[in-house]
Amino acid sequence: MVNRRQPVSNCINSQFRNAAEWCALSDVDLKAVEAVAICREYDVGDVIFNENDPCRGVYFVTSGLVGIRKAGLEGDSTLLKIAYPNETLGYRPLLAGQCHRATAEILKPGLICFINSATVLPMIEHNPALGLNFLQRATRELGDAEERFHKTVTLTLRARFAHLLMLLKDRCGHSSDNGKFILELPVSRGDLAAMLGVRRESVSRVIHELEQEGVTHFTDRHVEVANADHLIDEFRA
Amino acid sequence: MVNRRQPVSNCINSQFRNAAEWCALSDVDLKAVEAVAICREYDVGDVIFNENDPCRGVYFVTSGLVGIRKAGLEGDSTLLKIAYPNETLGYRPLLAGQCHRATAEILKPGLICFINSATVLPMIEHNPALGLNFLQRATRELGDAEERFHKTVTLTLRARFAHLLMLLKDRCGHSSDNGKFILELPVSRGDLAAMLGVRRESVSRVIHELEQEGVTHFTDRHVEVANADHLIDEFRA
DNA sequence: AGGTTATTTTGATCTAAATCATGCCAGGTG
DNA sequence: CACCTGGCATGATTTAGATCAAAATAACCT
Repeated sequence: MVNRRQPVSNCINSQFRNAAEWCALSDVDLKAVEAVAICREYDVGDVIFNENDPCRGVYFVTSGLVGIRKAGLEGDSTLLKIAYPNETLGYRPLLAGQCHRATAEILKPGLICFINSATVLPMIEHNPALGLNFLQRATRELGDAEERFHKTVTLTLRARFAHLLMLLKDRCGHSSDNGKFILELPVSRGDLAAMLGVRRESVSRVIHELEQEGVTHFTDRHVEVANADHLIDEFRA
Repeated sequence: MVNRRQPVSNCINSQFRNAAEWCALSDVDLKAVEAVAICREYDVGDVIFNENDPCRGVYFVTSGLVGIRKAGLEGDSTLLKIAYPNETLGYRPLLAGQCHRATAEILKPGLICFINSATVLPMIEHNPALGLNFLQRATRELGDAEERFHKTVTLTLRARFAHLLMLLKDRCGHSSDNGKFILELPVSRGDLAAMLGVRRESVSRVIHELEQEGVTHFTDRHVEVANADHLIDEFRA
């Protein structure tokens, strides 16, 4: 449910102007985007778009955190991706000419700006640099998706969990000198499980194991890892 | 191993000109591609490029069949994709600015044309239509890859196998009037297993099951399915 | 506070698929 | 021909992770 619906003006600011894909926009186009963008504050649990919804444009994450989910037949869902600030959502179905194939749900409250396809598509079509930026983004994500599939069928849960921690480290962690790092998990255990394609209980057990062996130290969503190499060894040796 | 190395001229013909992505090329660019393309016959088992090889350009499949594989730590590999004639391979790492992240291996002998990145990249950068074609291709594949991940962690092997048969039907099958269809598998059982992320034996057992129940009739690589709905029910009900 | 609802952990089974082992058959090849 | 070799099937056993069932913990109200 959407709790707050205050439209916010001037959301297309320097943050947007400098974002990975949109930095290719001309001043004219930026103004055009600014004119049509619809920005809104969302709360945890709010849904931005649903699986199978027609795709009407893209969403720019100004702040907050968004989870991209796919629902399974029996309540079991997978978390495909966490979108961080400065990311653009929904470009995939827009450019593939498809409906949304996943649901976007707010994990951490924030400001999301909608830009309709009538505005975005012509820009991508006529601005090669912008198109290339999305092309790079799409091909990178495709590589990651293929990697993920390969890892899920090839590695054990334990190895995949170690790998996931390393990926999250790059986004939500700050590491000190010697292999040690500290990490604030952006999601619940249940969502960690949904990212790995397993059950909550299985994640609990893996964490328990790693704790026992002193590889990690979990306190709620706060994680300390004494030596990153111990985690890396799990999936590269 | 590459057995035959005869360069073949004039491989960039009307087939290439009409291929999904390349139809956007101008006559001038087509000539330029024609001038630099290097075409070669490959035999079963030949490798076009290897995982971690630097990406030097793209490969157009004129004829034959190519498997895109990723190797696991212990000999276990996954088959990410089968490339059919008229498909372009290697565009993903090229546009992502990465090395090849999978190996391309010939499944059925055919003619493959190489076009170096120095030729291709500028064309994509300056021809928005061409870029858009690849953008559509990449975003579609990304959608499929996400779908695949979701299905592998959500569905049973049996359901996934049924789904795979339906996908292969679209490429290698011809269906008659009432739900019935016939399918010539393009790959071995082992490769079916590699596509599903399971072991050969497990695929054998699923096939055995479906046979028993009269849902399918396998004879070597020839498959007959009396009613496609029986397969569809496996993963949609 | 205390009561109510999520989230997480933990334990006891259960099961799908892996693993190990063996045998079958068709296609080459000396 | 006998002898491989590679792809496939099948049986017996093991195991990683699911499922079922409680507890323990944390968060959330009034």
